[in-house]
Amino acid sequence: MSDMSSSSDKSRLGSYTISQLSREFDVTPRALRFYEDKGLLSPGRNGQNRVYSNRDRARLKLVLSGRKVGFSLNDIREMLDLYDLGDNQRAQLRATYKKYNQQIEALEQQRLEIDEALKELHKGVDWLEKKLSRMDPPEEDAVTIRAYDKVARS
Amino acid sequence: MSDMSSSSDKSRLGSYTISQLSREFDVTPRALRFYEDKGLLSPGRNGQNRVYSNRDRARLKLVLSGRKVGFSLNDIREMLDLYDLGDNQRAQLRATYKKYNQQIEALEQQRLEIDEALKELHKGVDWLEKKLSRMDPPEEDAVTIRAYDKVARS
DNA sequence: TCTACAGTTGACGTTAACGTCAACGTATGA
DNA sequence: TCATACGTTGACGTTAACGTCAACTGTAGA
Repeated sequence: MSDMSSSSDKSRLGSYTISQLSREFDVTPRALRFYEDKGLLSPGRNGQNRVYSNRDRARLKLVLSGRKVGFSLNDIREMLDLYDLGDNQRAQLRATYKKYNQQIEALEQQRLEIDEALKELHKGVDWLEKKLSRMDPPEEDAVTIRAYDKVARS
Repeated sequence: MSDMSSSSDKSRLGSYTISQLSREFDVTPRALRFYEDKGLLSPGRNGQNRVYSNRDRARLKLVLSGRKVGFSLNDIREMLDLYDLGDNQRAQLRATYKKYNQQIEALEQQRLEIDEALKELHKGVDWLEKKLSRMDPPEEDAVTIRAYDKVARS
């Protein structure tokens, strides 16, 4: 006479099943298990089923936002581990701060390389355009051209 | 009394051993064999040893410049294959032209994603800096600080 | 009791471009 | 003849982040 949300939802507030969480954040259950394997998450169990707490949910958020900015799961785990140690807040923040700056450098480097490649590609495209414009008209237009020819000759 | 360059170089002009080519372009012999496996190169043989012609060398150049701008070996092979067909120059050029433009689009897309990530990272860094600046001074300086204290008090 | 549905644990598959052996052949100069 | 250098062909290893399958287990409703 008290516990019922809709049909088969025994979940107390602040606890989630794997499919609930995967739906909410649009990741597959497989991914959640994978993160657990890698030590990024460690949900509790109800029998053999995983039970995710609000803390797990928060960590998952961090994981996903980390991925978004290009951190590897390993990077993310390292940062997460620091926060689990709990002591020396300042050292944790500085470590994370360092990682962020390193990631910024890495991405900026990548951008430079992309820009280099783009330059080369544009040169190539220019060259190709010139080459193409110097060649005889495309075959697809051959019929059309002969048609014009006919008209012009008449 | 006529054929000798330095010590053991039987190579006629315009033909190269695998190590000659790998040194010249700073790629490993393994890479050259790999390219061959993938159909990008097809050097001749002298016995069981590979002999690269000037044409092979030219193709290798194309391969490496392709890699530089981010084409996959598959992309490169496709373009190279076109040129091997030999006929219909124009169609070849247009196909290559298309590939180039696609690659440009792909790289520009990547750059956008990197820029997005960089934005987020900068936000994170700003937040971390504020957090850090609000915290008590770093422990490493504790001694220094107490020293200053002493001086100031005297 | 049968059927659905949700969840679990392995374990192999995927992709790209080589790296890294292992085991062997060949030519050459001292 | 031995060592040395260069070359060859397999074939498995590497990296990341999961996808995909197979084979079960457990529960709840009709």
